[in-house]
Amino acid sequence: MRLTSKGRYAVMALVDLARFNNINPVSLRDISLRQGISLDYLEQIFSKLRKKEIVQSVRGTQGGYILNKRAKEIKLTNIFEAVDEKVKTVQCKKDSKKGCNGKLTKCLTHNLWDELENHINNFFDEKSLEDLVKDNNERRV
Amino acid sequence: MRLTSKGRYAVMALVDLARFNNINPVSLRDISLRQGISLDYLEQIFSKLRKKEIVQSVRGTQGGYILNKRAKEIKLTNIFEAVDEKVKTVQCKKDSKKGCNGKLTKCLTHNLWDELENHINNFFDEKSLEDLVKDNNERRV
DNA sequence: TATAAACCCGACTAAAATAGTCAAGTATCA
DNA sequence: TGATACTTGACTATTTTAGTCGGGTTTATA
Ligand code: FES
Ligand code: FES
Repeated sequence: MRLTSKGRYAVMALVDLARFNNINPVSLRDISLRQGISLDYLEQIFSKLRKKEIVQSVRGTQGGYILNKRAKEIKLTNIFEAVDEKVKTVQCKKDSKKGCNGKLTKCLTHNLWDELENHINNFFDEKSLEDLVKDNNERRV
Repeated sequence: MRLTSKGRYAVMALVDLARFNNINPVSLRDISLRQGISLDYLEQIFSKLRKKEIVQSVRGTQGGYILNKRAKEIKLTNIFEAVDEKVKTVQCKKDSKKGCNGKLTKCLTHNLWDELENHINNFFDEKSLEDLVKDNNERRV
């Protein structure tokens, strides 16, 4: 059970972005240098974030990205959804009547994994980008 | 962020085993048939469970496996640990001073992932095999 | 004592997922 | 007109996962 680097980087980059979120857009190049993430990879990630309207792009020189909502309103859930970092614990299709064993009843552990999935998603629902920025500022002091 | 089938199967097989845990050992062949898990794969899994003293093996005809502790004392944590299904959210080495970016400070999100890891592990620490068997019996009624 | 049921062990492999790279653009500012 | 930065899509190497396979050894029982 591991977090992928796509999700990890997406959040990391957005925290970086949120910290500079005053007037000027922040370029991916800067984020890449500060956070040590490949520029090409960041571009993939931000393309998705833009399509889900989490960030806005500003093209041309001095361009970059800015948040499209207030940091308070961006939850981890939204970020993860945008970059397809999904929590998947059950094996079966959730809406199907069939279990992961192919039988017509759900397997012995189905319910457990479902609980787990909720447990994890609760964590993501609660944390906002603002929380993360604050946490970081406090730690820095 | 997904659960692997090794962890999923390990728990599934143990729940099956725990339900029959009276006198006779349960053969992997039976579990394989009931739960639809490859026998060869089950053998790998039970080999690990045995080494971590979660189950005991009984060799020869009529052999199989029995629990090595009371179901109440076997937590999901123990099972997952036994089959190397580990929760890994941070990228960096935890004990190292270096961050995942190679720098000497931990990255902006390190603390967040650490919290997440704890959050997930809490869930695993609380659930015992007994809970799972009970849950299943209740649902069956 | 032969046979079959079951555990035991290590090596191997196909498929999937991950973590990127690369190439060829377009928009905008100075 | 150059430089900076976003945009897009295809491609690929690596790693992880989810098994398979082939050979054992042990033990109950007929
Ligand atoms: S995980 Fe849903 S039926 Fe097994
Ligand atoms: S995850 Fe630990 S430093 Fe980034």
